Amino acid sequence: MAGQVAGSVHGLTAGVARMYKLLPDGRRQVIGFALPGDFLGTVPSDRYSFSADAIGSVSLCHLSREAFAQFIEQRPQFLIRINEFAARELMLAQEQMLLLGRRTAEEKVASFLVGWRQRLAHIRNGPQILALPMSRQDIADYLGLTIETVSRTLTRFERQKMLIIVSGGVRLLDPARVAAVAAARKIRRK
Amino acid sequence: MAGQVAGSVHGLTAGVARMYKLLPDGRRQVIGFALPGDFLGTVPSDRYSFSADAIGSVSLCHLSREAFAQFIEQRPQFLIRINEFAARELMLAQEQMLLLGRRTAEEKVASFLVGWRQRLAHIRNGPQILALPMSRQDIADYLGLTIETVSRTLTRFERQKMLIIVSGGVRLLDPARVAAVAAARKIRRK
DNA sequence: CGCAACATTGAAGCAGATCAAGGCATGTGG
DNA sequence: CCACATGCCTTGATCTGCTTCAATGTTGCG
Repeated sequence: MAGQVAGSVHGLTAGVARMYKLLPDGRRQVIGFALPGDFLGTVPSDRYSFSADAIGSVSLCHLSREAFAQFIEQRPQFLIRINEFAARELMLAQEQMLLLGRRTAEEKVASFLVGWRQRLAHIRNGPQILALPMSRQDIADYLGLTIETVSRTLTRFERQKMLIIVSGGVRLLDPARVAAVAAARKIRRK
Repeated sequence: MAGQVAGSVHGLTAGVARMYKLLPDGRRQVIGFALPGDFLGTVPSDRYSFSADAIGSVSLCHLSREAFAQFIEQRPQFLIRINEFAARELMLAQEQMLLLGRRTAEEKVASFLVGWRQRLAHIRNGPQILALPMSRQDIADYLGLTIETVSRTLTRFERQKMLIIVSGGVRLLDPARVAAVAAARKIRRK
């Protein structure tokens, strides 16, 4: 799967996907990562577009715009579920705006690790290994950073014994301290 | 009006409001500006919080969580309207993520002017004056910049004859060129 | 007027970007 | 099995766009 998502509804049933937007000159912003149970292109809407593609292999179920409208008509209470999902997406998007606009690189990476762990916890919780199926470039484009800054920040966390970088992810040694960095309580002047 | 927005629904009927999130150390991210017809706290949801307050004077209509639930039950088709509004908000939020994460200061300010003009156009279109009822600090916190950068960028646009800074807003001399800067087509090395 | 809040402007500093090499796997074909 | 690509990832050096710091200007109002 790859390409534009609009005018129809997709539900992700397995795997991980990234959603992103591009600027004409190629700069990319990853809007979010989708996990099983998530919808892509939440509600059909014209002149609204982002792209999505798979990280590894995924499976999805697809509903055309018409089929979706029909489905809604038959089960109006399902709209409430969709609505709750949209509200959660909006909440996540607003948190992400705060992250992109006002957090430092360290806080961004730490917040990402905490947030990703929380999302995976709902699915299934490995021992202390946090799987990161997306590339460093994906993480950078999600956090509004460069790949080098993400890499450097992770190695700094490793040197500080907060985690160990392993193939395909990260082993969290001190989740509490990662969360503390994400929370950003240290006072900044002014 | 000021303070947390959660567990109930507000509809703005007049004036302008800003919605924002704060970090514990005081850094602020303005999430959006609300105009008449917009909802604040779109869908009631727990552990979801941002703040909002008025820019100038506003009037709103307020619905408690219970009243809202009851209202929805009586008119299910109204949920579709709410849903469309949520989808538009989500679209705007994703555009804003792209802006915050990947655009330069110049592109951010130009995009803001274009976007704000579009939103006001729906309401009513003044001659060529674009009213900016919010402060420079609000604009900076919306764009993930500092007040100084916003000010300098506007002055640069003024020197380039794209606009004139007037009290309470800006007079657009060359909207097309502002839009061109916002679109960011110039090729960046790589 | 005189103060208070907001805005502009300039100079200096720095966090993160850019540029530039290497690692380190996995693959592949000789 | 080894030479040698190829695609990430890491690491270091340098650069720069935006922030920070510090005045100064402007506006509105009691």
